[in-house]
This record gives sequence, C-alpha cells and structure tokens, in this order.
Amino acid sequence: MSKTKELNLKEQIIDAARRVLLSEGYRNFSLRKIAGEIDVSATSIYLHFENKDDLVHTLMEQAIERLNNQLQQVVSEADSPIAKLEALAYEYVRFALKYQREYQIIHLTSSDEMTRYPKEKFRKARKGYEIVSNVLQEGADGGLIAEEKPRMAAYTFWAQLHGVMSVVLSKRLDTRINRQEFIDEAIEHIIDGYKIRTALQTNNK
Amino acid sequence: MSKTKELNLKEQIIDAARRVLLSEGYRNFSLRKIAGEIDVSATSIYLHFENKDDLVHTLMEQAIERLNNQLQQVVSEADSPIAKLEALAYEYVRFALKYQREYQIIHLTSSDEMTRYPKEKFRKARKGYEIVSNVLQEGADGGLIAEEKPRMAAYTFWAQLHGVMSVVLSKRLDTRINRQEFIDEAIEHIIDGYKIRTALQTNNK
Amino acid sequence: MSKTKELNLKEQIIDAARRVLLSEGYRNFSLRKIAGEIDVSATSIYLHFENKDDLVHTLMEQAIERLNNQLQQVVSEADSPIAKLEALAYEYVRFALKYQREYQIIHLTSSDEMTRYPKEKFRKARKGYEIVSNVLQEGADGGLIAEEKPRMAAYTFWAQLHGVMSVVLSKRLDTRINRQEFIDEAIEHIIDGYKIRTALQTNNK
Amino acid sequence: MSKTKELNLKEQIIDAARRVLLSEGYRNFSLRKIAGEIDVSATSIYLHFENKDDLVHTLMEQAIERLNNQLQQVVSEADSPIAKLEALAYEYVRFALKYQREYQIIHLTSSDEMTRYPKEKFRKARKGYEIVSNVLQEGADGGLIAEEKPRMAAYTFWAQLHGVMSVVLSKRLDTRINRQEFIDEAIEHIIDGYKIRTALQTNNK
DNA sequence: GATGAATGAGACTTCATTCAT
DNA sequence: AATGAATGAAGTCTCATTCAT
Repeated sequence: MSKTKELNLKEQIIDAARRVLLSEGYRNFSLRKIAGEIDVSATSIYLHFENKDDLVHTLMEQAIERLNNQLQQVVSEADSPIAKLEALAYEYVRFALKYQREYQIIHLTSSDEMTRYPKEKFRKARKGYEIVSNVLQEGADGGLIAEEKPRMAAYTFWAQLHGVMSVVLSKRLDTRINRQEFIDEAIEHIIDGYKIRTALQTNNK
Repeated sequence: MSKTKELNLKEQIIDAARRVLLSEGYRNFSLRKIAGEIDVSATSIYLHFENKDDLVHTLMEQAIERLNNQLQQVVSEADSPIAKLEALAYEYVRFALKYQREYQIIHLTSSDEMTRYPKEKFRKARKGYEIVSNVLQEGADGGLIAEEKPRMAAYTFWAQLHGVMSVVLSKRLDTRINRQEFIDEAIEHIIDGYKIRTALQTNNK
Repeated sequence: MSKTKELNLKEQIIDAARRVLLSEGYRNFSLRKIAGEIDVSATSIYLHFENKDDLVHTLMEQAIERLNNQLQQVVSEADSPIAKLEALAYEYVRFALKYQREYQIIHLTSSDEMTRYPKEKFRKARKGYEIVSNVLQEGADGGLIAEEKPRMAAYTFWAQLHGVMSVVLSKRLDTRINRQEFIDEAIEHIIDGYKIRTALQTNNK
Repeated sequence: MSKTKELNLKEQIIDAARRVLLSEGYRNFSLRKIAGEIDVSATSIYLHFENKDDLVHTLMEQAIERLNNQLQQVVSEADSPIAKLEALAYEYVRFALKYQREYQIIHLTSSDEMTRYPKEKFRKARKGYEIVSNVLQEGADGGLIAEEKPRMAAYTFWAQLHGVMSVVLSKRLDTRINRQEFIDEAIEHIIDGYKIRTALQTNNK
C-alpha cells in the first residue's frame, strides 16, 4: 500500500510535469507549477528527483523509450529493409509531430540548457541508432543498401531526419512550402541516399 | 569621439553578451552578468534592448548575418554547382564548429525558449535558404542537379545539414565514430541526393 | 518672444504637473509623466526646477496663494468678525474639497515626504494665519471674541479646521455620518470656542 | 525554540521596519533597507507581507492598536467624563509626540500615498472613535456634555485633535508660539466646545 | 516522506538625478 | 536651452534550491 503511494507521487509528478510542459512550454516549466498541479509542496519533488534537470531527464528518457518502442514495432511489421527504413522515418516524423514538446525536450540535451545529462542515460537513447543500424546492416547483407559502415550511416540517417523535423517544428519553413510535401520529399531524399544506386533505380520513382 | 562613445555601449553590451554566452552558456546567460562584464548597470541594458530576448535576438541576427556572408563568399568562389554545394556544406560545418554557442543560439528560435522572435527578422534568416536555392537552380539549369523545386530542396539540404551538426554538437555521436569522418560521410550523402543519378555516377565514389 | 517662450515652458510644466497630480495622485506623480504630458524631455524640467521637490513646492506655493486670496476676499466681504470667521472656515472647506489633491499636497510638507521645504516659503504659507489672526484681533477689540493671544488662536483655529478636512478627505468618516452635517457641526464647534463665554460657563471646567 | 524562530522573522521585519522608519523617515523607507537591517534577503519580506504597502499597513495597525490601548487605559483611570476627555486628549498628544513617525504613518492612509488600505483594517482604526464616543455619551447622560450625536462629536473631537498635532508635528507652528502652550490652549478650546453651554451663549450665533 | 521557511539570483520596471553635448 | 545616455535605487515577481523540522 505504501509502495503504491510512493510510486504514485513520483508518477504523479511526472504526469504533472508532462502536462505543464505541454501547456506552458519549457520556458515556463517550473517545479512550483508542477507541484501546484498535484497539490504538493515544491519541495516534495526533491524527494523523488535530484533536481529540476533530473526530472526533465526522466521525461526525456520516457519519451525516448516510447519512441524507441514505436520504432521497434514498425520495423518488425515491415518486410523489406527499404520498407523498414521508410517506416522508421515516418514513425519518427509522426512522433515528433504528435509529441512536439517532448520531442523538443529530447533535443534539449544538446544545448547547454541541459548539460548534465547523465552518461548512463545516453545508452538508452542510443537504442534508436541501433534499430536503424540493424536495418541498414540487414539491407547491406541483402544487397539492397550500400553501406559498409552501418553504425555511422545510422547516425547520418538519424541526423538528417532530426534536421528535417527540427526545421518543421521550428516553423522556419517557408510558408509557400507545404509541410507534408516537404517531409515526404526529404524522407525520399534521405532514403534514396542509402539505396544501391543503379541506372535502373534513378527513374523508378 | 562622441559618436564613437554613443554607439559604444550597445556594441559593448553585445560583445559582452557574446562573451558571457561563450564562457557560460545560454543556461547561465544573465543580464546582470553581462552588465557586470562591462561595469555597467543592468538597467542600462534596457536602454538599448527591450529585454533579454531582444538582446539574444540581436546576437542571433548577427550570427546569421555572418554565416550568410560566409556562405555567399564561398559560393562565389566555387565554380560548378556541385562544388558550390560542397563549399556551402563545409562552410556551414566550419561555422557551426567554430561558433558553437552562436550556432546553437541561432537554433534556439525553434524551441519555445525563444518564442517571441519577431517575424521581420525571419526574412534575414531566410537568406541562407536563398543562397542554397540559387545554387540548386543553377545546377538544375545546367542539368547537373535534379530539382524541380529548388526552394524546397534548399530547405531539405539545410535541414539535413543542421541535423548533422546538431548531432555533432550535442555530443551524442557514438564515441566509436570519428567526427570528421561522420561529417564527410553525411555531406556526401546529402549532396549525392541532389545529383543527377546515372549508372556512371553510382560507382564513382 | 524668447522670454515668453521661457516662461511658457515653466508654466507648461507646472500645468502639466498639476494635471498629472490630479489624475494620478501624488503616488504616481513622476517627472517623466509630466515631461511626457508636454512632450519635453524629463531633463528639461531641471532647467526650471532644482528637483522634484522644488516643483512640488511650487505647486504648493501656488495652491497656498490661491487659498489665501480666496480667504482674503471672503473676509473682506463679510461684516462681523463672527461672520468673517464663518466665511473663512467655509471657504477653507470649499477649497479643500474642490482642490483635494492640491490641498493634500500643501499638507505633505509635514510628513517627511517633503522635508526640504525651504524656509522662505513658509512665510507665504503663514499669511493664512495672519488673516485669521487679524479677524480674531478685530473680534477681540470689538468684545465679541475672547482672545488675548490672537496669533495662537489663529493657529488653533486653523489646526482644527485642517483636522476636520483631513478626516473628511481621508474618507475615514463613518459612513453613517453625513459629510456636510459633520462639517457644519465641526465648524460650529470650532467657532463657538472663540466666542465670549459667560461667567457661568468659564468656571465649570 | 522552533516556534519562536518561526514567528521571529515576521516580527523582526516589523521591528526593522519600524527602526528604518524612525531613523530614515517614510521617504527613505525601503524594503531593501529593512532587509539589510536584519541581514535577510529582500525576497524574504515577501514571504510575510504581500508588498510594501502591506508591511506599512501592519505598522499602522499596530500603532493604532497601541494608541487605542493607551486611550482605553487612561479613560478607565479617569473619573468624570470631562476628566476622561482631557485624559484622552493628553494621551493622544503624548502618543503623537512620542511616536511621531508612527503617528504620521497612521495618517498616511489619507493621502493617496497609501490608497490600498484594506477595508477590514478600518474597523480597528475606528475603535478610537468609539472610545471617545462612549465618553461623550456618558457625559451626555450625566448632563455634563451637550451632545445629541455622540458619534459625530467623537469624530469632530478626534479631527480637531489631529489637526492640532498635525500642525505641531509639521513644524509649521510659528516660532514665537510655545508648543506646549499651544497644545494646552487648543485642547482647552476643543473640550470647552463639548461642555454644556448656557442659554446666553448658545443663541449669540 | 513531506513541508514551510528562507535564500539568492534574476528579470523587469519605474524613477530621480547627473552629465556631457 | 534642451536633450539623450547613463546610473543606481527600488519594488515586484518568479524561480531552484537548501534546511530544519
């Protein structure tokens, strides 16, 4: 019973944090507000999290985990490596659009906003790369994908996707450009980069 | 002498701001610190900038401008459209690595950290896209680049580059991967995506 | 012509000051606001007034002068000393009610809000006492008013009136008490205190 | 010990506030100074008081309460209604002279300096009037004092006293007039006004 | 576990005043 | 004569964090 309750507060805090993040943005994401949301003293958050960053890290971690799970699933449901890459890309996009704030938070790690992200957590974050990496390897083995260095390729794949979504979410996209078209075009470009290129392929779009 | 001094404080503030940003990161970027740096009252900053965001915007603007100038120059120095794209990509990378904090600040716009970025300033920011866009158009005209939509392609180009540098700067790159190799590989990928693909080309790597 | 303009600015400032005082109260009475009112730099006020207090003093002085003139006039229009006292009291009340902010400002001198009121200006302020004092003397000479010390009596008269208006203007009057009735009653009391008292009364203390 | 300390800061702030008020006057009464006095962060004051006004209100309230207590006591110690009125008047004077700053603060309510004085607190302030009012009623019942409207009379009594002290404390009293004599004279005048007047006098208006 | 009190940093605003031009 | 720039004080608010209970 007490265990339940203990877990509860931590979960409640995380939930409230997500809620605040969603409604107010990171800029206005404060421990006080979170505490207020669940009628708990701000100090109580420190019973479950070392500090604000730690709480944000947890949010990040969970978001990453959710994303990874989604990716894992769509990969398992697609047949060919190329289809898998496409599925990965589109799932990534879907996630970024649906959970914008959380997506953005994931990428806060980078900026000095969130320096202290603990090393151990990076491993979990890296799982996404592995998924991509495996698909690329699978494609390379099957002669469909031209990659001698699947790990590095996973990173470039990932990086390119992130760049695309970053532009989309930052609303820096020219208003004359249709968002979905942009995404489609970009993904096509990115994936094309990994296909074995032959004369036959260049025209098969 | 008088004119000089008048103009000075604003410039001094910007300089100090850049310095603080560089040494302390955005997380610890405070008006007080900036004011302290140049032995000026914090209030004085408000005589030249509406608020903290306004100052940051100015920093962004200047960084963008500098970047754009650099891009413009390298473009003008390269011959072929492909060479120009490459030059653009490498100059972008160079800038991002050299002025990391400023590069990061430019991309703060996106996150809600910096919502209030004024519309008018976006235009200047968009100049980079135009530069790329023009090169792509030029290449398309010359039959070297396969783009019917140079504007959109400019955005995908840009986005992908940003993604790459974002991964690099966030230090999320797997330690087993060499940074420069990663960058080279990624740029090659990205640019390849815009080349006219023929059987001859696929093997010329 | 230049003289005219010079005088103008000073007058304009005073006018604007009065306006601001009226509309915003002393609490929000700021040099900036005054300057803004007449589209002049705040610094310009210092060309005509030593500082904020000096400007306020000027306002006070003018208000006092206006009050004194009014008092002088009503005194000259009344016949008997008693009638004169009454006229003085009612004119004083009328002024306090009509120019509340200015009336209040006159009495700011006292509180440490306005310590530095210059000695020379006190003399002008004292003219009001003289007027009362003269009336009392006149009444004493005529056997109507019991005062051996008209100067002191003038001060008590004045003080009592001020107290009454102070209560009225501070809105501290019980809501069940009618304002005008209170004023009438108080004035009656005050003036009664100066009338010749018979032997019967004077000894019952 | 714990309770003591908890209650302490608020009290300490009030004490420091009173000290600052005393030594520097309302003009220089700043939260920062108060905080400095007791080596406490200025922010801490906001944990106990809504804002500066709230703190001042508290000072006022306590001063009023202290005054009322004094008045209550001297009234209970005097015999006849007339003696009580005199005791009240002299105690009032004593208080005003001894606690000048606090006395002045009490009367800050009026000026727009201190607009936001909360309604509930007025009730406490009104207790002084009740004390006077009761004495007047008692005197009226005993045929010594001529008052059909003791409540209003209490206000006029009060107002007159305040006026007198206001003149005294503002140092506007003519230097040729002895302060104590002035006070004595004024009080005599004021109290005389409430004594039963004979037919001869009452009709000579 | 949980909390209230306190802290110190910081943003932002308004202000009176000074100074150099 | 007039002004813009700068200053320092101050009020107000919000915040992350610490501490003692």
